[in-house]
Amino acid sequence: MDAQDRIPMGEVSRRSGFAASALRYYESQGLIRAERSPGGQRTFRRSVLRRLAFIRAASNIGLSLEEIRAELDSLPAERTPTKSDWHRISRHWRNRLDEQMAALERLRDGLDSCIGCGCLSLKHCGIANPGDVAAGSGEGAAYLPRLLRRDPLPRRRETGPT
Amino acid sequence: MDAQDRIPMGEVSRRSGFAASALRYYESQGLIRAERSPGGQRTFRRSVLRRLAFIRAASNIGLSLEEIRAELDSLPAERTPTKSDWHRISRHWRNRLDEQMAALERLRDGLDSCIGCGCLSLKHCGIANPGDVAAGSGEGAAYLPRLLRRDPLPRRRETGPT
DNA sequence: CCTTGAACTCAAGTTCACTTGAACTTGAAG
DNA sequence: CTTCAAGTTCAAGTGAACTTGAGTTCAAGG
Repeated sequence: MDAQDRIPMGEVSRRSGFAASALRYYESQGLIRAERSPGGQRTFRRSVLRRLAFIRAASNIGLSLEEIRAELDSLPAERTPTKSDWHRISRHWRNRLDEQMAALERLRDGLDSCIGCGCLSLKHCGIANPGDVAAGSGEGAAYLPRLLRRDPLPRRRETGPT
Repeated sequence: MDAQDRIPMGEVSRRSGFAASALRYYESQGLIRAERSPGGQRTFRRSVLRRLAFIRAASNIGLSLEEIRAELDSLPAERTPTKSDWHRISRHWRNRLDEQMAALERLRDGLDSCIGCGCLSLKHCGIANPGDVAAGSGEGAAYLPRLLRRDPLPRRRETGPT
């Protein structure tokens, strides 16, 4: 109602943990919305904080921004999400995690079965050459989910929190 | 010994499943070596195929090329790796996988504990805000291993296999 | 009014692991 | 000798998710 509860950039950045540049980027990508002050500066509604928490969580689960955007769009309008919204989504996320864990398990089992042999033969080793997908094509299959990554989450700076 | 068992680019590409451009790239990064024919074309030793299998496997485990390079350098010279080399390395890889699985498990447990509450509060939700690292700093911690990724492994083309 | 700090825009840069394109050469077959 | 696939180099492009920099303006305090 009252224009009073609009939150300015800096505060949203501080409270959400996202750098201001990230917030601007999310806005440009349609993940969040902002109104403008007469002078052209962004003002956010309180609900953006919940939205940002959602984004953070989803991205921790491993969803791309594009997927996150789609999922946010599936939450009707600017309404506070209900329990059933949340159930639907968390089921989805849980599947994601389960798939990833299963892929890692397959990989680990393949590795274990390789440890004895010292092999790593192009044609036989299940880990150099996991046949899951496209295994029919004669030579090296070379496909695997690839849901791995190592870096400790990118550098966060600018107006962001200390 | 004899110059006979040098393998040309196209064959290595076909047999390893790596695109020629990838092989050139790996050479430029010091992951593999190649001699040159009088005319300047690359010729590889048979051992490069084993090396490439290693690279494929390691990258499936989730190591960066930089880490792979380091690990390859730890295999003495151009000698065929012994069983104990392989044991050392596979232990390392297994740890990697175990860490990743553990991180996913923590994430999933956090998600499960969240499902009931429909929360996703910035300050309390363990999944929007997993406190593992840097949890001391008042507001949003915002750190998590981030060993996830979704894309089905990049496009492979050029002289690569069909 | 002046200063300072926070915000603004827009373009360009970053990282990783390659790929693509342009322009040219090699090598084997016919 | 001609032809053509396969090879060469080097620079630039790709995509994701932001960050950085330059140059400018806003908002609040003194």
